[in-house]
Amino acid sequence: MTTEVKASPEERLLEAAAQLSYREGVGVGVQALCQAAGVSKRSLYQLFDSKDELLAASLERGAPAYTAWLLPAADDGGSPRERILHVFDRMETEAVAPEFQGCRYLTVQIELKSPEHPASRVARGVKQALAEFFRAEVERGGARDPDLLARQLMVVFDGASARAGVGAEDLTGLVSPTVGALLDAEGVQ
Amino acid sequence: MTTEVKASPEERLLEAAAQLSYREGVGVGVQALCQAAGVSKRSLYQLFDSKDELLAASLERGAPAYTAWLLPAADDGGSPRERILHVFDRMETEAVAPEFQGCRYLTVQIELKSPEHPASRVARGVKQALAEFFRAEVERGGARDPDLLARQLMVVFDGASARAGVGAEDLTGLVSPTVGALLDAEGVQ
DNA sequence: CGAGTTTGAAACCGATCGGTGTCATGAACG
DNA sequence: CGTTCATGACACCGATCGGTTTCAAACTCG
Repeated sequence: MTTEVKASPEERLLEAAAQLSYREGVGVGVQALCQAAGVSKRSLYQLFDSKDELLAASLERGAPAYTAWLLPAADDGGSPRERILHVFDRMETEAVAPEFQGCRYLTVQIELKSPEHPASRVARGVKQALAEFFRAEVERGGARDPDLLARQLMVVFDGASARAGVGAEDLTGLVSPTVGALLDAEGVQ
Repeated sequence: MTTEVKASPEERLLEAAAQLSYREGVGVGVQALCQAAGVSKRSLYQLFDSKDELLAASLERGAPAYTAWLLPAADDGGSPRERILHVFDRMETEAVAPEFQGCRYLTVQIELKSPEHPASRVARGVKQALAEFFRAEVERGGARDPDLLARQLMVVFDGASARAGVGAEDLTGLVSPTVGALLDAEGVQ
């Protein structure tokens, strides 16, 4: 009935790479990836140039869905404040899951160290898109210093998700007042 | 002249572990650690039970110096606001170094995933100490909700240092206004 | 049916992993 | 001087690393 078994080797590899590299870190072995995907190494290296490229491709594949889920609809008619808070609500929602380990696009960059790694480039792009969303919204909301406020929101986003990810923080009652205070300070409605 | 050569194998190992695990990640090999320390693997496993324990010990060894450097003197006579901003000034200072990769006590927890890892435990303790400093200072400063404000400051600390660490953010002009806005919102002088 | 392509299973490559064994050098100390 | 102990050098262990190769089963399509 479902398409579980029918997924192509490429899709299964991308999915396995996304899950395992998040759960266990980017150091997962290709053998573990292949086993989880039910695909041979032979096929992996036929579809991707290297493990690094597979990792990058798995991040890239998930990015549109993640962004669409995180951001409000482009035309939802909400105020900038509502639209910004929507993003943080989503982050708070995913952070309550026991398997949450923080924003994968941040952790990947931290684990890989090198900004040149293909997966680091993808992750950076996803973060930049979020920063640009914040920047556009706060400008629309009349922030006195839109650049500053957008950067502040990114700091809160990454800081809160990282601390929740390592189990240092329960986000309950934390994110919304923090974002609210920063929006208030910048005069955003 | 200097005591460089005279450092004990244990000290050299702790130092090498601190530097290499930060620069390259916790996945560094014991061979690389031994080579950097000028110590044989034989001696490593005589002094430490495992690579994990060496890693934890290296974090623990550096913690007092880091905390002393990060926090203001207990009796510096500054206001809570000044003492809190001192911490963020220090973080901003270390973040300008080109080799900065973010707060090592956060990155270690992210890389290790498991909270049970001995090095994760040490890192968590360092973070808790900082959180308690914030909590005491904001309470002294008359914050309306000291717990909330202390958690907010931790989020800003970790978020700002993580983003600077992955090269996503130049902290210039960002941290001080952010902390200031949060202190203002909570009525801290 | 037969030819060609895709795929997985698995052996294999050299390198490295964390960790242990042996042995010789070398300083410390009686 | 002789003994002891710390240490480094180095081979070695089984396992795994990323990546390649071989081979046969299974599939597609004429």
